[in-house]
Amino acid sequence: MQNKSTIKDIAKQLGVSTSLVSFVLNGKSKEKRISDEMTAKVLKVAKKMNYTPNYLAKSLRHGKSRTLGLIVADISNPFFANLTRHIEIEAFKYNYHVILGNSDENLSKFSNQLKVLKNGQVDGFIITPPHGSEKEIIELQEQNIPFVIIDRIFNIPNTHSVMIDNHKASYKATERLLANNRKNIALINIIPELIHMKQREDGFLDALKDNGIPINHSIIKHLDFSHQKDVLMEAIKDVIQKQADAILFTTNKLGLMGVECLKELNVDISNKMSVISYDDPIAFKVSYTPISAIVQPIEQMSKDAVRILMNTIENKYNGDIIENIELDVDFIFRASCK
Amino acid sequence: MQNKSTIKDIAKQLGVSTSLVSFVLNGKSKEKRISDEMTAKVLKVAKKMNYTPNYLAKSLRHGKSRTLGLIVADISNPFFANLTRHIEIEAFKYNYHVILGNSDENLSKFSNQLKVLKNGQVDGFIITPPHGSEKEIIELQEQNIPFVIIDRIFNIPNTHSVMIDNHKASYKATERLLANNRKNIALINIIPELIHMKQREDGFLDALKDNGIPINHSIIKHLDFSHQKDVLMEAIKDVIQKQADAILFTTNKLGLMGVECLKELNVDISNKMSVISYDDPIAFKVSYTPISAIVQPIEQMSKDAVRILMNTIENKYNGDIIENIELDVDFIFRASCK
DNA sequence: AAAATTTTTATAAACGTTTATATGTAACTT
DNA sequence: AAGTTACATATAAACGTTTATAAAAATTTT
Repeated sequence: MQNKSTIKDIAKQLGVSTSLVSFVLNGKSKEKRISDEMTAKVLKVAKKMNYTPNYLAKSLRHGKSRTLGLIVADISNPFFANLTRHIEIEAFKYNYHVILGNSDENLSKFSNQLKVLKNGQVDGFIITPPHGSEKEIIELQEQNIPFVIIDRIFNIPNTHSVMIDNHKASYKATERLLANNRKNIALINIIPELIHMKQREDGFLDALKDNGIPINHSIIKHLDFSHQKDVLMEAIKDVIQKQADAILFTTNKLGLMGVECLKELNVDISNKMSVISYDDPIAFKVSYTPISAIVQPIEQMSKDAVRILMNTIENKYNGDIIENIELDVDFIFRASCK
Repeated sequence: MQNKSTIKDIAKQLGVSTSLVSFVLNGKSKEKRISDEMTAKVLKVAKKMNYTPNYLAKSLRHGKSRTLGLIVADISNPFFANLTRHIEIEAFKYNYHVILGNSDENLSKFSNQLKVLKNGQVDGFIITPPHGSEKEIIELQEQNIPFVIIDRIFNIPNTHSVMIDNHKASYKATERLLANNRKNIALINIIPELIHMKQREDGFLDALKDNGIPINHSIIKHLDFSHQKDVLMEAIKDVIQKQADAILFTTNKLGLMGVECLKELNVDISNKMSVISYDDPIAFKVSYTPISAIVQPIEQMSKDAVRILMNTIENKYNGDIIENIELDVDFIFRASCK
């Protein structure tokens, strides 16, 4: 009962050519001087047959799919879930669809996702490239495929990007902890090979330096991506043992698990330990001690990323404008930073 | 610098026909008895030209896009974010991509998303249809478009579905609260027009009935979708005032906001008020009192949904098998149910 | 009434594939 | 040497559109 009617069916039904039907259906009746009667007839039959165009055929013909590929690290991470949400909303405004891929911060997955989406399926990409994906990015450039990097930075010239000012965010967060009279602040980070994670660390370090605080390297931790709780637990126990009186977590995942650990260890967050973390998952608000948050302007990031991508796809930059957007974060200081 | 090479380019380069190239590239050399030399030559040139097939063209030709449409209520809801994640993983195993849409529980958005994806872009759908979308679903059936309903139930015959046993889940959760000696349990629900929400309510009511507890309708609340905090706050204040000693929240959003409210009201969750909620967002674990959770088997749901959709797309059911999967939930009883 | 112009519609090629069918050799039978 | 078979490759149509170009019909001009 596939009543997939095509332009051909309509044409046959009316005994006219497919081009006529196509013109009418694309609102080119005037331009192509199709008679009003004919126009009306075509529209009527199209409606009766419940015609809807086949987008694959359109895309093939036009070389445009009106679909963008969004490759994030992990959509189940609330930060990326929100990002995806807003990107979808923005894309919709441009009449674009979003096709989704998860990289899991894994180079080969990322590369594969790119590869299969590159060919026709997608007009461009918004990506959070994993560590080591320089080659893939350069390939995108060479192949002239529009793309925008979001959330992170890569030292590759001529790439559009949208992210926050990570250095400043960490700097300010750290200053706040210092202002609260914390003297021995721990940093819990993932691998600083990802440049934006390095920036988050550098902002922290610079704030300490600028305030004349000696840096205690033994309470600066680098965890791998696996996010195993026992590893984090060890790190936290260690910084506690080393008299840390505050912790800055550089991702929401670290922050969430970290709070879990602190809770298990019965740490008195408000008094004995200040805590601030990147991102603001709901958990921070209802935590046993509410956790302070470094809040990324996700909506704005999404808007910028989609706008830039659309401009690139429509070739509005003529190849000589590169947009590198760096946004400021907001802070929500809760009981964890009193 | 678009080096989008096609099968034609390869053919021209070698002075052979496109069909030959196509055969080789599709691994049909043996079957089509292409000589080994020729095969080698084609592969070499293809590699040199960095050939990758255009999927649009493939799709158009095959009438299959190897893409599925996933329309959820709201991807930023952790339940749906997780669902999406796992569906993407499963789809990938079948070599399928996921194109994403959010309905916001809004009929016209949902309808629009369906409409634009229907035509070629997608081989089938996994959907969480909003209230009132019966017409759209029946249309899908009439148009013979493969789809699976996930998370919720619609009284439309011959539709595949994957969901949890909501009645049983609520029933058991309620029994647990009763076992904890709670006598006056409140239910905070959204509109019971969504059948699965009705089931969550009925399970609760039946558990009370079966245990000889009179039903106190004044502490059964129905909130609209807007999820405004002040509305929920009022409801919670009211049930507290009416001496409720436990609350069952029927969605994670209600539960999350509810916990926020309870915290603001300084309610002693462990002792004076038991709390259990559907779903298990991370916040429940780190909440000031950890909240008990009714945990949906998201991974299994995703697996089943994708499997059923694939079977339907590949016409394995011959139209005479309908799968209605109803899974059991898990419970995680935390301090909120002592 | 023929020519020119305008209006309306049709033809055909193209987008990049796949695939049924056809064709042209070479090798083997008889 | 003619017929058959096997092998290797080519032709052409198709998927559903769009669009440049051609053509036919109607109208106006000369």
